Amino acid sequence: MTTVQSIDRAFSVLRSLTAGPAGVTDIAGRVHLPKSTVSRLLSTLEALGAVEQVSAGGEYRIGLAMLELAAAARPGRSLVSVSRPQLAELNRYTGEAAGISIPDGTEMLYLDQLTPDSELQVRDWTGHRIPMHAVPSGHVVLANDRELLDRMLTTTLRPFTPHTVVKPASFRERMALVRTAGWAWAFEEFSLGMNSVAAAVRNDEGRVIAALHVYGPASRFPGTADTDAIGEFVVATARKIHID
Amino acid sequence: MTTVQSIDRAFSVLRSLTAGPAGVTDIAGRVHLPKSTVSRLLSTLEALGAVEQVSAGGEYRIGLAMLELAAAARPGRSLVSVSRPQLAELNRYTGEAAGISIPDGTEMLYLDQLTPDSELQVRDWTGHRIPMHAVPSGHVVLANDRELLDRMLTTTLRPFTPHTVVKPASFRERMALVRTAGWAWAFEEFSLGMNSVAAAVRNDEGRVIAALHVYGPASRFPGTADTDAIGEFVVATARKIHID
DNA sequence: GGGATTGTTCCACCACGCGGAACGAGCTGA
DNA sequence: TCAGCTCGTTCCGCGTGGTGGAACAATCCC
Repeated sequence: MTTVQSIDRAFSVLRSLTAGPAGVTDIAGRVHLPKSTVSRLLSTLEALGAVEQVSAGGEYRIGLAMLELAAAARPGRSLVSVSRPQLAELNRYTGEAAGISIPDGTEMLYLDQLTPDSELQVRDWTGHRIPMHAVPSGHVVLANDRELLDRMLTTTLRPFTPHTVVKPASFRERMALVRTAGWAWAFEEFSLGMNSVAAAVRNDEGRVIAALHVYGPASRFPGTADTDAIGEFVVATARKIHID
Repeated sequence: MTTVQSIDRAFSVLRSLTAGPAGVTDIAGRVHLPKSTVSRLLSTLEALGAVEQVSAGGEYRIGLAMLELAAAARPGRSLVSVSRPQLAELNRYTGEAAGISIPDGTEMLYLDQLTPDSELQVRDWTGHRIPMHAVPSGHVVLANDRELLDRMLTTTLRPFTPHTVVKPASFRERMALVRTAGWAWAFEEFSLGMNSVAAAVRNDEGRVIAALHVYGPASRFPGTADTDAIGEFVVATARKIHID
């Protein structure tokens, strides 16, 4: 399995641009390549529409051609469109942001998010990956995939906050609880000041293919509300999504 | 401005996959390259997550890494998330599908679509490009960009249906009407059996950066409804979107 | 079971990408 | 205003890395 160097490098450049627009020299530094090489790669990517210059001779950013390509990704786009009514339902019921994510390796890839109008906004994680052990969306996947859980626990789990569960024994107990409940709550385990709850989305064969989640500032979510009831509601909502 | 051959080819392969999953030989035929070359390109793209094999030794499709990259595209993602409430508003008012698109060259790139639950669904154009002259979204852009309109009219406009307006003189008259009204209706001009209305989304400086549109089957949309009133509503809704 | 698919690997050739250096445009501060 | 930065792009000779025909192995289907 041999790979093509220049394509590899081109994607390094593209990935470096997800952090925000940047100039040639800046990018060259980030990806550890000579700036002449980066300039050539960027020219090529620009001709393809994969990147665009914000102003002539200026910074580069991700281009619109990527949207066209991404629209063809599965189960990405199809899940996003069919799950939107359910995200809205979660918005109405909880008053907080709701999102959908899919497992990819040992991470969750966040596909879409619906945020109700509110003064105190939470950030949009769309397009980002987060390790499964740190978020409830990941928990509902791991709880239903023994093999993946075992593989994950052979590595050292990185703590994101003091509340992240990283001890293998505790983590297994946690997953057992999630398996019976169907939903997973996490209180400031990934990010301080943020609480979240998730449930699994299954396909017709019963396999977990995605996760629905709701999250909000710890200051008001879940507040005095019944966490079990919210959990059950997310489970019921996730069950309404049918795909493939 | 010299470009890198292999990157060029890699994107040809990726674009060919937007039509749907395909095997190595199939792709090689579409992009006119030896299958050994295509196989190598695909291996590289797979290692990067840009494509994935649906089953070992089987067909390839666009991978999830593209979603990550696309999420960083601007104004793509930001427009999608801020415009969603307005798409929902158009859904409620008209009962039909609503979408948002942005100008790119002489085409409109469709970014997002919200479709109300209904038996008779219209297709989702998200991720596709359509020439400006054929769709009302494009008309509201052209009506506000004299230079682009002139450039567009130096080329021969392709008719998509018998109703597509392609004669330069008629097209200019049309644009003048759109400019004064603020909205554009098109009756089966792009696709037979489909009617559509659009209005421009402007940034703080007054430049047109996107278009909102509503469309539905000609059999029921707009039906006996007041087309002027619908047009005004789309204009008013588009005005609620603020960006950059 | 055999003929025709498929995708992957091999390998010798040489085109093509590489990257250091030179160039020119654009800022900044003296 | 001009020197002295730093920016992005272009040049060009070197040599590596990509190429693609052919051989291979696995799978499919009359």
